[in-house]
Amino acid sequence: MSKHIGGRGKRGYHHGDLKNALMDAARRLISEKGPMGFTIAEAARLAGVSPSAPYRHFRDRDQLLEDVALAGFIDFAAGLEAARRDPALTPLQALDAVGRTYLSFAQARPADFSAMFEAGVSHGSNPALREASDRAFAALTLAVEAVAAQMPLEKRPPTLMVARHIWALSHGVATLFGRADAGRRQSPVSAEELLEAGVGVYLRGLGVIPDL
Amino acid sequence: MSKHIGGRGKRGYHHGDLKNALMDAARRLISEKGPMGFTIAEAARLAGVSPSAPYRHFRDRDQLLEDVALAGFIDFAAGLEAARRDPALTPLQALDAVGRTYLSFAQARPADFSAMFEAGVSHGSNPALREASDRAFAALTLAVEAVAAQMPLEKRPPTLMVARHIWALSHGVATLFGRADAGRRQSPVSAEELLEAGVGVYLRGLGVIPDL
DNA sequence: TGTACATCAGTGAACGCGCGTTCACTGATGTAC
DNA sequence: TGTACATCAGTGAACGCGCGTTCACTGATGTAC
Repeated sequence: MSKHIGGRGKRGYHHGDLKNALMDAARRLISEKGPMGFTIAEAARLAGVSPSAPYRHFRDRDQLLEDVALAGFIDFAAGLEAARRDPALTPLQALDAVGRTYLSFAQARPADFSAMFEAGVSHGSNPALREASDRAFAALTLAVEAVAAQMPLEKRPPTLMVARHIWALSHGVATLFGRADAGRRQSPVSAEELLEAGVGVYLRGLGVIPDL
Repeated sequence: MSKHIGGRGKRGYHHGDLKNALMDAARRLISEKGPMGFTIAEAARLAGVSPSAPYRHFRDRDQLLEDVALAGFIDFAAGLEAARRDPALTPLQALDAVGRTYLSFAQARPADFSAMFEAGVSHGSNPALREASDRAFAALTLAVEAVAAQMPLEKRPPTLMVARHIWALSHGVATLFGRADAGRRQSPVSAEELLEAGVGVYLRGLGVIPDL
């Protein structure tokens, strides 16, 4: 594990990409000590920079955290959207892919996930944050819509409700079973299998998948 | 809002119930500022006591947090268990009651919930914590088992998997839609209705509830 | 009922520490001519 | 290509602050006789 983050070997007076280096440092600290366990001073130290340098790029500590959450939501939304619109997949497969993307994001980027959902960042006051978060939910909703569109009109379930259910299930699986780092409750089946099975049962309940 | 917590008007040199007063103060601070946002010093101030007094009752700051999580899990488990075993309810109704208890706990005691699930308290290292958490999950599993027991043997689903699904769904609904305090995404239907509908669809998918 | 004493649960002063943030500064980089 | 200058992105010293924790202490309470 290298001491500094974002250093491309030598560097002079100017860092070159300090903003990203600080966000990476924050991610590292957050995933090690929790959302509230990072400090600007320590992030600066990790980036190999003086404690006042971060203030060129972030108003204050809270803004750094908010920016991590925002960057997280943007990538999250992009990932879900890409999974949803993959032309090689049937609507049902796409919905599963969206679920797997949800889980792999939580696993691969625990700090972002934590900043997004657990740090108490009020995404009400930050329009960019809300917009990115809305895009993520919209991707999931569209995936649900595509599945519902295959059903006869009179049997179609309310899309928004179904999207909320699948989102909640994905989120629950991700937070309870999907993160290796903490002393999480582990399960013999992987989070991915668990979620896929759950969504399968749920969709059968809607009549999307025929009964056995 | 009173300044002091746990004061029954006058008090002399001895507080009388400082341990609980400190835990209540911690709860208040946690629900206001997040799991990492409380300090022992401020909790002591809230309880109207000197900053060194807490050390008569807690080894350190982390132990106070852990004790809040533990007390939370104990009450949580007791609540779920009570809902499950209510003799007035059918197995299906009992399962719904368990879900509602899950949500109402998250809503009524956000600080405990946060300490239990979001504070990074490793319930692996604390046997009491793990045991209480296991009891909570066991209550949910038993509720599922009672429902499954009504089905013909060959159609019964794997209980543990079903319990995990319902737990994840409940947890997801609770964290995403169930807490009013933060700038949460709100929904036209209540969290309770959302969860009940979700569990209903899911159980129909299992064949527990007949199709429409 | 009274007295002596042990124990319990507080006090308050003190400490060292790391944090967030500010400020005047300076080295590096980019641009106009 | 060279020079002057503006701007950018760092430095480093300094500040005030509140925290966690310790320590010797003391007031209140409980118990034995």
